[in-house]
Amino acid sequence: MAKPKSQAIQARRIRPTIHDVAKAAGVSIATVSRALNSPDSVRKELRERVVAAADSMDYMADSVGKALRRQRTQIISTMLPRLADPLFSAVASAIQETLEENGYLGFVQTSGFDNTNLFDRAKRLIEHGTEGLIIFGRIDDQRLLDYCRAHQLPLLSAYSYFEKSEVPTIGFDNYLATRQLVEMLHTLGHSRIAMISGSDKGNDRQQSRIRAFRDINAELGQEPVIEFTHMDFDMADGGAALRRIMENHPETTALVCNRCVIAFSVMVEARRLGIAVPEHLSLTGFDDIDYAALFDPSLTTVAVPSEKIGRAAAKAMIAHLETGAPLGSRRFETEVILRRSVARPRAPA
Amino acid sequence: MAKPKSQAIQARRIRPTIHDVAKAAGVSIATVSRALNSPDSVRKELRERVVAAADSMDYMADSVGKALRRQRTQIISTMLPRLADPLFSAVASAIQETLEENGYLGFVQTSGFDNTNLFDRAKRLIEHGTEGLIIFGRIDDQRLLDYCRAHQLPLLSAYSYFEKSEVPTIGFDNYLATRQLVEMLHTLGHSRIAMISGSDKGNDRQQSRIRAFRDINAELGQEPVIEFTHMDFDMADGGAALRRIMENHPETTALVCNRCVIAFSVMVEARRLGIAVPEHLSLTGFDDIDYAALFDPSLTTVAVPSEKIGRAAAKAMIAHLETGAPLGSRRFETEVILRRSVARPRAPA
DNA sequence: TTGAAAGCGCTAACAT
DNA sequence: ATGTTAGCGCTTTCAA
Repeated sequence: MAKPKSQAIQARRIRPTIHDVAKAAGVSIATVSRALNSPDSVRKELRERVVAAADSMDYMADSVGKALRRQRTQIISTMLPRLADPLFSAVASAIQETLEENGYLGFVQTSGFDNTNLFDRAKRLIEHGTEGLIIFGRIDDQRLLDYCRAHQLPLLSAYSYFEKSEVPTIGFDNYLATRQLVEMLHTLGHSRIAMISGSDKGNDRQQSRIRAFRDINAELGQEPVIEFTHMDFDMADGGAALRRIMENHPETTALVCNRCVIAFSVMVEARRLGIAVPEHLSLTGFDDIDYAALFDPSLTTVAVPSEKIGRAAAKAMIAHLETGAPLGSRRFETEVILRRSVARPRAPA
Repeated sequence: MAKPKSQAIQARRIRPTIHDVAKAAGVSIATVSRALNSPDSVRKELRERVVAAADSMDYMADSVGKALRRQRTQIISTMLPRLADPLFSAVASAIQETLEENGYLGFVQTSGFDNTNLFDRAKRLIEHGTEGLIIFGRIDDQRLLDYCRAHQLPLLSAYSYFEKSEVPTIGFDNYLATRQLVEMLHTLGHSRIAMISGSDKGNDRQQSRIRAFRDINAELGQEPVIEFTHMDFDMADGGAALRRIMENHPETTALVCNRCVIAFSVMVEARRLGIAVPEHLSLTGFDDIDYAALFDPSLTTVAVPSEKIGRAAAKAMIAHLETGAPLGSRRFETEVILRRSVARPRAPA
């Protein structure tokens, strides 16, 4: 029966396997597995022998073998624009912690700000056994959507909430949040408001915020003033955008920056140019990352419950995987945090 | 020969396997594997049939099966104190990008600032097939050291460099860097310098920086003034430490903060207290994260090549795994970046 | 309660 | 050049 064992694979594996434990404890591998996974089903004496043997050699069951057999990896992966950024790292952190607390592990992959080409980057995650995929923002890559539907890979879009969406979304409404912010500025008396946005290509957040801004301007019969700035770098260069606006639209009294890091760089440039914030120019950010409160003047922003969203997304995915509960959308509220970077305009509108 | 197949495992696997491709292409699974992994060894016509079949069903080879067979997962994991932090996320980002560029994938796990209890958190990473482990800072957990040595798991300590170390270290010399910084302050005329440190428990960076500070003070025959602040929170509370120092040592003219985020919070509190920086009090940070240059006044810090260190660590680990090249230590240089938060002391020393 | 054995998806040695 | 097959580490069915 027993054919000659083929020569060992070029295994440089040093980790003990279930066979090593079984041999040391003088039992079968089945008993080792049971002793470790469902202790009650093994007689006390044997169980103790197995556990002792396992401990003595630092045995850890290999998740790879386990995953192959169980067809479960307990891996949930996340794709987000960048990692070295206070906003995204906060979300990633919340997701990772939640996964860990629940016995999962997560890959984190960066994708840049353009969500139209996610599939290629997601491939490796999928290959490696990702059981559920959390994407930051709206998923604008049809290939990814098609793949996940065809192969029943649970997919979740986090951070942006959309009423109508093929994929469940857990996040907030960027359109509403921006309207709320701009209307607050209006209420304060600002009628000449400009926006600085990051590139909106494949970026639903910027798209929604721009749309809200355009709509408000249209309702007021105004031409919207919008400048764009690159977000490919670690720190946005809002300075150039500020100069363009000040040159072409010197009547501007308030500046809506679509990300906090844009606002910070604008603040630095305003300082350099001698433009007083908020006396001469009111300034707002978006996301309310921790630094917003530390800058001088402190920055008015839209507070987004990023950690809550991250945790909720991870939990929803885990619940779906464990109980089969359908993945549902969930909308979080945002709040305008009024800080010193905003004041009434220099001249009554 | 063919025994009856046992009933299917409760597989909710929807992903096509190599068998599906083989069937569709009318070849054996070996041919599929070859056509995909070493195309040259398969006749053109067959190869094309296989590729077409694979493409048509979005086939991706399952890394789990592959890993089990090859005894290689291509996973390198990283442990660092926190993720939601500009310093650590920058390092994590550099590591992850480097891994990805080289066909690897990485788990990122957070461990908090105390490196004396890493093993338990590393367990899951090891179970999941981590081939190499990169730890942020010195590894103060003997269990982890023992385990990795016993089971030949490649281990690398990144960020802090140590001449003498059981484990290879890729980073910079915190002791030297702090000496450099404090001596610069001395040269400017500061003789009353205080330090604010994060907790030094299991944190080699703080330990080295404190030691450097103590040594300098001892050489000058001075009692070192050191206050501690919690780093468990997103933003350090350097404010309380500042108040203690100003109360007990009002003669202080310069404050060395052992992390940038500490310095930021000190700056905010100084503003609140009406302490002018740098006119009344010079302030330094550490790490030179991007925000250091944006604050007002801009912050003098020690510039650490965090991304370079991250990339170097990842590359070294990959090279070790691929070529067997021994993991070596490597020391990076740091540089004091003199910015506006530092000036000559208010009264000549 | 325990052991034997099948098989998860894949690669590679061996046979043809 | 292609197919057959063993086996990576594990869980779980089946038999005892």
